[in-house]
Amino acid sequence: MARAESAAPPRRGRPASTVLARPDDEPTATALLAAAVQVMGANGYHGASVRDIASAAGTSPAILYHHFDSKQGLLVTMCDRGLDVLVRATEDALDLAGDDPADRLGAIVAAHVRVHMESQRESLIGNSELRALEAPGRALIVAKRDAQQRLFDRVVRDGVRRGAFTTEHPDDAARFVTAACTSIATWYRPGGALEADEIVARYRAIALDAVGYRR
Amino acid sequence: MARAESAAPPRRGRPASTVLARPDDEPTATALLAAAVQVMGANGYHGASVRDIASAAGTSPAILYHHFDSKQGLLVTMCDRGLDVLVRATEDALDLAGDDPADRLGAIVAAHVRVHMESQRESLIGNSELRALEAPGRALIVAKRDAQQRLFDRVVRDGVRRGAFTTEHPDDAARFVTAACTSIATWYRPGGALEADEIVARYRAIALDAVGYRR
DNA sequence: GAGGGTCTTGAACGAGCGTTCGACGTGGGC
DNA sequence: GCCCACGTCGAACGCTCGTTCAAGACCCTC
Repeated sequence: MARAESAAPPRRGRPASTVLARPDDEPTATALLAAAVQVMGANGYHGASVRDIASAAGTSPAILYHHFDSKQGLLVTMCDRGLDVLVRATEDALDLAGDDPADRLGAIVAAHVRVHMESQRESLIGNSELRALEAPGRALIVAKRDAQQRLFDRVVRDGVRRGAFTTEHPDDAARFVTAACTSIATWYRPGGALEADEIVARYRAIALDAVGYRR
Repeated sequence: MARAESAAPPRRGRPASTVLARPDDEPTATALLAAAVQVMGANGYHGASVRDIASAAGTSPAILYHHFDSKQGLLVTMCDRGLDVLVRATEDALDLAGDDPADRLGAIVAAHVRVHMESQRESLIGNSELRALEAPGRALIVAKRDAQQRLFDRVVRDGVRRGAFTTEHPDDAARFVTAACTSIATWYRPGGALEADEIVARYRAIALDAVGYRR
């Protein structure tokens, strides 16, 4: 077998970046994760073949089974790590926010929106491929997603209790907001008409309106 | 081949209902559409095999190609008709609504929410299987979806222009609202804690808050 | 009763699927 | 210098995929 370049390993220099990678991952596992994000994000779990993913990672299909249990195991790893990133970002934003309810909601909305813009494909997979998850892994992922929703529920309820938000349905309003912010991943394109910061600012303002915050 | 019952044709009595069916469709085409809604709604386009769909419809796989061009053609038909139902319901609601901006937005939100609750699987497919659509049909579907979004844009802009809504970003708020209402299809279960009417009422109220309507 | 169009069928096609396996190259420990 | 463990590979496994096809069942028309 002859390749175009002689010395360099073929996978070097490939674009293999994803927020899902962790420092102690082996390079090939990282490349597979990044490739799976690309291919599954574009075609969905069932629409992405192991050969597609391996090819995008610059390796052979067989290597996937050295680093993961199966294609399903790869999906679970992706969803699990993706939700960790999201929950972590939201919790960090809440820790840094002050005591004002509007500031707190604004902070977690901004964090949620930013993750869904910056890790667009990872977010898409985490939201639309839940149905492709099989029994053991599924419960884990659903639990983490519920935890993220409960963060929002708590902040909105707290704001209502303290009189800052006037919505009559705190939990529904919280779900309303998270769903709207999550959907950004379906349409956002870097370099579009609006700067990312501007989108964050607008969604923060609309979210505050949605919970009945009076400016 | 022997079947359990002797006289009745096997497909009679099967649950084959979908809002996508039209009066002049042949019964088998209707059954295939209903089955495709069930199977694709549960597993996605790539996760639903032609054999699965045919089996759910009580027919053979080959029959699909007598009533549709291909599996892809079936998907296009489903998405096309599903969006027709949605746009039609929204336009009808607007026609029946009065002149008051809050009434108008409330009416289209209620219609949008109701369609996504009552035709849950059809809506899920229309929203999450856009990426499985291939070139010729895709543009048609995207155009219809954009038309639905523009209905909301217009109502919100109109309300802002007339001073009823105070949001500073009408188009973003409109997209915020449609995304939140669309997502109902992902979690709503008939017979859940909330009555459908109650969900509609709450989402209408939150949507009005989101565009800055002052009660 | 014969003829023809429509609807339906089981069987088969080649292609691609997820997964497994045995062999190969390589680099650090003895 | 030997060796083993590890990451990697091409090739192949059995299976399912979307699709086609020739033939049968049905029903309306003459």
